[in-house]
Amino acid sequence: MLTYEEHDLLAQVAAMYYEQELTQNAIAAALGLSRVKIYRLLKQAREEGVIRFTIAWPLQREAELEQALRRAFGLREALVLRPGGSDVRYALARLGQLGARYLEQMLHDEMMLTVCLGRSTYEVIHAVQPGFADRVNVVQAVGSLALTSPELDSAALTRTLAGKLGGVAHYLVAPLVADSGADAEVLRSQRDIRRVLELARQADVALVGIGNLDPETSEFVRGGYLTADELAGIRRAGGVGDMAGQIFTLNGQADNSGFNRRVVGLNLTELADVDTVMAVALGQEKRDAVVGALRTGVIDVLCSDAATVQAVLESR
Amino acid sequence: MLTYEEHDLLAQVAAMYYEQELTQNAIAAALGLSRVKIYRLLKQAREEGVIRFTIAWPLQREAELEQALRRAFGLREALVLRPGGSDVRYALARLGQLGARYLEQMLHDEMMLTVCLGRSTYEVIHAVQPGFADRVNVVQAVGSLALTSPELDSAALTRTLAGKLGGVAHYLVAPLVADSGADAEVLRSQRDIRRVLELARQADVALVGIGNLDPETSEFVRGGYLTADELAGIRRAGGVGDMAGQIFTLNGQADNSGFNRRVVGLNLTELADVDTVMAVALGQEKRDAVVGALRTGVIDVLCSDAATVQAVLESR
DNA sequence: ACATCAATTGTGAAATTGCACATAATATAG
DNA sequence: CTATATTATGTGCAATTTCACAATTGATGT
Repeated sequence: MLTYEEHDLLAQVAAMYYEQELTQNAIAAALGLSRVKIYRLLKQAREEGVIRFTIAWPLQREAELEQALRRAFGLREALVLRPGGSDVRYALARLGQLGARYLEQMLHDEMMLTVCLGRSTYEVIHAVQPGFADRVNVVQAVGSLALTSPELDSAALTRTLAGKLGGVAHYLVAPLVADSGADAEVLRSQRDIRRVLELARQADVALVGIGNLDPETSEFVRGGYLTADELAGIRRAGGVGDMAGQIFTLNGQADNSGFNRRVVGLNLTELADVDTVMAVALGQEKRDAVVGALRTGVIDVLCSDAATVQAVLESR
Repeated sequence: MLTYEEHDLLAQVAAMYYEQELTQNAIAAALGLSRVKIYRLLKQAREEGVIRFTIAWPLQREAELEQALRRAFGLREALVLRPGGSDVRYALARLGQLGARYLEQMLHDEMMLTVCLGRSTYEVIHAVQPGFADRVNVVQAVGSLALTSPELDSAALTRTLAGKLGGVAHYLVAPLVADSGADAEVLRSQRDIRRVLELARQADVALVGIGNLDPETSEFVRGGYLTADELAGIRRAGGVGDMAGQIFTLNGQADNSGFNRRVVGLNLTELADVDTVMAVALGQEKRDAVVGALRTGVIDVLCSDAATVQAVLESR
């Protein structure tokens, strides 16, 4: 952690370098420090986030696709990002920014948000700008998962978002997937977990990602919560995707293999009761997952890009 | 103006350079462009504001001084910045950031702000982050002045702030100081000016700076609106500072030399009627001006730094 | 007091960037 | 169609930045 004086120095050096565009030599001379020292302070300022780079992506939207999507699935709102020339990596960052702008519009003091896990959710949360609204609290909607990228887990996202919005983080201290439905029941009945789930149910806004059950990349399989065979079975039985760890079919029915009962978190019915459920998803490979997710009736606002939405609309 | 594709490219290059920390050569290779081209795109991205540098100054506040100040002058809120080691230039930037954070908290959709002129106001406005609230409109509270730095004029500030907040800018198309009180009356009676002043009176928040009547730097003298002798006379008669072009004494009484009547803009009484008047001032040389300003009873929220506030509290 | 380790600071050379100038491409007027 | 201006692109070199490594400082235990 930085002391006040360290923080102040880092900020000053960063201002001189990035805002005033002085050279490191000039800054060193002005402050009576060596040039290398300035280099190191700048490096530290970047690492500590004292200086942040904000990129204004062009966030044009596709009004016709948005309307078509709203009508096709009875959505309250659709946000469809116009494609950019940039590669997928940036498409997600841009989508996150678009989602964040929308989310920010909804924020007001003393609000309660609930978040799940995943890359898309991560991007939205990272694009949210702190500031205006006050004491926006965040509840973890689902248990934790030891992911390949730990910063994508729901607990990490809850912490990040609550920190940005100056609110309290409520953690759901449980694994995302219990060994059996009965075990999950036991977990859910614990005082602390029950309390947090109750808070999550009362949230004003839920932020969810949509996963497709790709056997290659599934974190459920990778983490040993499901065998490849079990996943294949679920897919044969019609499972096409998941939201908040809850698997559903192309028709938007909850999967009945028993997996969903092993998940500690809001189920689809509870999620549907949340005032505003905002889902974020990107990629044509998620077409069926997105269609199924939309048909569950859980989603109020979908945030996606033109290619994905086109695929979704054409698949019916 | 940038096209969508240009903007997208600038954003992508900026992301690769500043976020991913790739070299210009690596970016050039990845995008099939020359290195100089990347250099120029980066330059353009900075100029166009596609990439912005945000510095997180340490914004600790002095709670005791704040409380003392609130009590001494019956303020609704006081924001007192803890001093940093950096020079005055950055002190103002930091103060601006502190003021901006407070201002942002107050924003809500369809709000109406009104702004005056000056360096402090400029810094606050430049630190405001766009985003959350929508259609926040901005009215110019006082006429324009040909300042040494044109970007500090009330019209420029009105434009900048309205642009950031996605609202409409209402310009007061008049000089700040008319040649006589009668002339000012004529200006104020013009349809367009009357309309804008009426809007300004109804603003939810007014942002004002506090000027001291320093004969060396006074923009009134420099611009020829007052002779050095007239200013000296006003000072002998007790004038210690101005807000929104309105001069007041150490006791907080409006100056009665006739200058105030020549100003086209909200007067002190009208300003006092605005719901929240936020004043920003920095520098011990402004001590008497700040004391007088506080005693006018116009100010609801004062934003300043520890050294200035200490001087103010000790001067009584 | 001295050895040992960690953290900080400085040196110099390689990598990267900035920019003046040259050149090519494109637009505009006659 | 040519002449001319305007704009965009590339080259080469100087300035700047980065970073590995060396030197120094400082803390800690013996």
